[in-house]
Amino acid sequence: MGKIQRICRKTPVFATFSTRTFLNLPDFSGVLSNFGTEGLWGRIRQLSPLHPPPCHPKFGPMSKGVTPRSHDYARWYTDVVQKAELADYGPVRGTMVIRPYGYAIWEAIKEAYDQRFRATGHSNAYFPLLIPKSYMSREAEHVEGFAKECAVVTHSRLRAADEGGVEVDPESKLEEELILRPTSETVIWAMYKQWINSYRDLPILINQWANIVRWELRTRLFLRTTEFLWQEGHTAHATEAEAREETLRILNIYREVAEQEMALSVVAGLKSDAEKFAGAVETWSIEAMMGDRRALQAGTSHFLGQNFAKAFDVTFRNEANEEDYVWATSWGVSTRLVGAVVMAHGDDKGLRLPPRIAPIQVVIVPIYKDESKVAVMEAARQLTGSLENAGLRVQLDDRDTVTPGFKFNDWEMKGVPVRIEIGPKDVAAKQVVLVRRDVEGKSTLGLDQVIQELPPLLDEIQDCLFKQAQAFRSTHTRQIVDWEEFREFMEWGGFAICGWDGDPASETAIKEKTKATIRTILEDQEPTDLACIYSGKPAKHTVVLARAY
RNA sequence: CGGAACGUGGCGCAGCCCGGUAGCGCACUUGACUGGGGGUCAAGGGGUCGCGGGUUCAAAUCCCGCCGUUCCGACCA
Repeated sequence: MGKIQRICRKTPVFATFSTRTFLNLPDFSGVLSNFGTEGLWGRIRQLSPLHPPPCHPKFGPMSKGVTPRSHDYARWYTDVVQKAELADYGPVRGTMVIRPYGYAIWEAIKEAYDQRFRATGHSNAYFPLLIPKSYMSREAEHVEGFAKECAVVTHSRLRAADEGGVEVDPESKLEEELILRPTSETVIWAMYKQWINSYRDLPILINQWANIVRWELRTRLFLRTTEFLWQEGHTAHATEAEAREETLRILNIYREVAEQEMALSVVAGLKSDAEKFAGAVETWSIEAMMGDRRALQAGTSHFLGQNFAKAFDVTFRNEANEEDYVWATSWGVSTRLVGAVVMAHGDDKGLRLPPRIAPIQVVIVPIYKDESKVAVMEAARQLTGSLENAGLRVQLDDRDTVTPGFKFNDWEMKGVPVRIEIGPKDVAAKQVVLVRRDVEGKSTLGLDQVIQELPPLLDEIQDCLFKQAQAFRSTHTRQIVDWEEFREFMEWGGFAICGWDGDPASETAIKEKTKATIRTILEDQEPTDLACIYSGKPAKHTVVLARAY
């Protein structure tokens, strides 16, 4: 019996989810049939090899200055991130400047998570960036995971150099060197030791939004940078059951926001020992499929057991007046999610943003000649105002220095879900031209209907992007029992559902031979008659295998 | 940390072999015409050719050293 069922029995809160819904397991039949629009579905069905389909020739094959996705996916990604003004490279290798538009997307994602954390009883706090080096030796396993990528602070000041400029002042060498946090477990648990004495002090449910530093060798904007922004939750509990419940509650929030706000289709499950966080007993994650069919870990939730409590000697008196170690969890999502949204939804024309996290949901492009400018701008301003009053994030593009055609491409690059064009003909006919970013084609709409029609249209776009992502993942997910077929499938890319004998040696061999890793163990799928994809021995687990970022 | 390539106006590049006035596209500025899918024409501004040394009457170009960046492999969210 899988772990979730065990927990469900002890903790009624999970009884409300079916395990299938909870884990969002691949469902090979459901996604297709409940997708309503037949014409659109026809188009999605043909997706290959990349999702979404290449742009319609009528609208131009691709965007200027952006490498087509099918040609070079990695370059396409970098081009789009920069062209859409999400981020730029910082002066130090591996660092990134998140530009206002990219940061606005992150803020929307952040807000969606923050609300849910608060709603489930968590509070935000802030712990220091600098950590004494000695803290890293307290938890051996955890150190092993991060030691290789810790930036170390050794001195406290500079001085003027003889040749001009500055140099490190050797006099200022620190007695104890400091590290820049690669994650905050150690500082936080040092504090929890001081705060926790009794079961009455528990649980502690703290989250922090912070920057962290991991000295990465190979970096990519958003996906892996030396410094990045994230959220790290750290909770302390009196019982194992409570901590386990917390781990899954958060995992569920991660899945929910990914699906509902970011329109990502994810698989949730347990990590293998090789892939789990070094200090954890269990690591759970959500895995999303990117447009090149590779997996991206989009959030992790760790059940830490009593590992950190023991390392930092955090004990408490329970209700029976016995001394016990505290049970713990930690969990995080990062700015990597912005990259996930780009890679999951983008096309050759640029970004496609789900309305709920789009900084601008509707852009209005006025079209005029000198003599019609006043009337058109007046109508455009009125429309902008009333959409703002309706609570939509709307922008009137009144730039007079670029042509309408340029604006169309510009906003498509930036992924704005809906564009409204309004010109002299439209003003005369009391209508507007409406263009969706998620599907091709233009339509017209009566000016007086816009306010009423737009909110449901945004919902529909949100839903359509999610359905496209689901269909894409479903199409590229396959149950495989034959090794050769598996090898070929991994060359092509996608999620393979396979048996695994549970042996780390098999896992390593699979990785060496195919570059695929166990993305997640499907905890509630009993591999009764499955054999291990590699060894052929009876499978202990059903796993999702894929190449990953 | 191994393998490959590249450093020339803000960005992308040519010039380098065969040394001799630093060029092209985009972007930028001004003006006119334009404006329903990345406009046209005209006139402009902007570069110690990554850094240091050497060879030479003369170096972006040849030689040596250094620095930096990007791409591909081992580590990671």
